[in-house]
Amino acid sequence: MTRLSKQTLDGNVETLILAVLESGPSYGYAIVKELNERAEGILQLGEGTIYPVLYRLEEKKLIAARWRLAENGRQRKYYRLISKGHKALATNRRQWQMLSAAMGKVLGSAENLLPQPQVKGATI
Amino acid sequence: MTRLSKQTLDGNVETLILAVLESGPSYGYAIVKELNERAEGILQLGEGTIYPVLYRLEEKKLIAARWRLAENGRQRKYYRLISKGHKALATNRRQWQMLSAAMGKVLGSAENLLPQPQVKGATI
DNA sequence: CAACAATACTTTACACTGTATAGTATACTC
DNA sequence: GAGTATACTATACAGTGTAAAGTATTGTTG
Repeated sequence: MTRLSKQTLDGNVETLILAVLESGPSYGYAIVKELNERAEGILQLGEGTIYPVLYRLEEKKLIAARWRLAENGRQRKYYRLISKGHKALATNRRQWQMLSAAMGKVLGSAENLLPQPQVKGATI
Repeated sequence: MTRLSKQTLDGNVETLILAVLESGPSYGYAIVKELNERAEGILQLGEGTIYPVLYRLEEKKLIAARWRLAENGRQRKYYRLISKGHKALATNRRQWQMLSAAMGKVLGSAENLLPQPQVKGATI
């Protein structure tokens, strides 16, 4: 099973994280697990991927963090969506729909794409 | 009408170009026009976007270029898909389907994403 | 109880890709 | 003959996913 390449995924990991946080606060390690589980066989994100993205989302004020002692006695850094993050998620969803539409239109059918019809067997 | 941001588009412009070239050779200026037309209101690529991408595709041996005198007397640089490019396009299509699936699973429904149920009103 | 795996976060650095910008030159149109 | 559309070149930048190496703590297993 081929994995999703960086280029394909580019720009979407942030959105995926925001989407996970939409349903409630969570922490880095759990977010990775969650994403990999929900899209099993497709997504295989590592921790090295998620943490730097979380930091950037925090810098951009889309999410906020708070340390908290979990039931099992460990310290976890919980992230939650804040107002700017909600807006960003909404925007990103719209952008995703637009991209889907565009990709569908171009990738979908592949006839009549050229202004000038090609001469059969012509060496160009 | 909001435009597609770089982040959303990231990794897909190459695929879009390959898809256009799939139906026959074309040149930079025409490819831009074609893409913007086919996804009108969504894509608004500039020439500054397309040319550097074409150069990179050429470096990566996915496409090949040949200068050619057009009917109107102008010199145009025609690009065509070569074998490595066909394979890349096939791969990218598959990647796109995978991404669609993954985004759908995560963005689509937003319940039960958390391992631990949230306490109502809890300040985390 | 020692050893190992799983959990959990930090920091740094890199490569890839879209894109803006500025520049050059030719054909077409009014 | 002036302006617009066509057409390509070259450079440089910023954002984003991701690998890598490191530090601790908790749980498990022999």
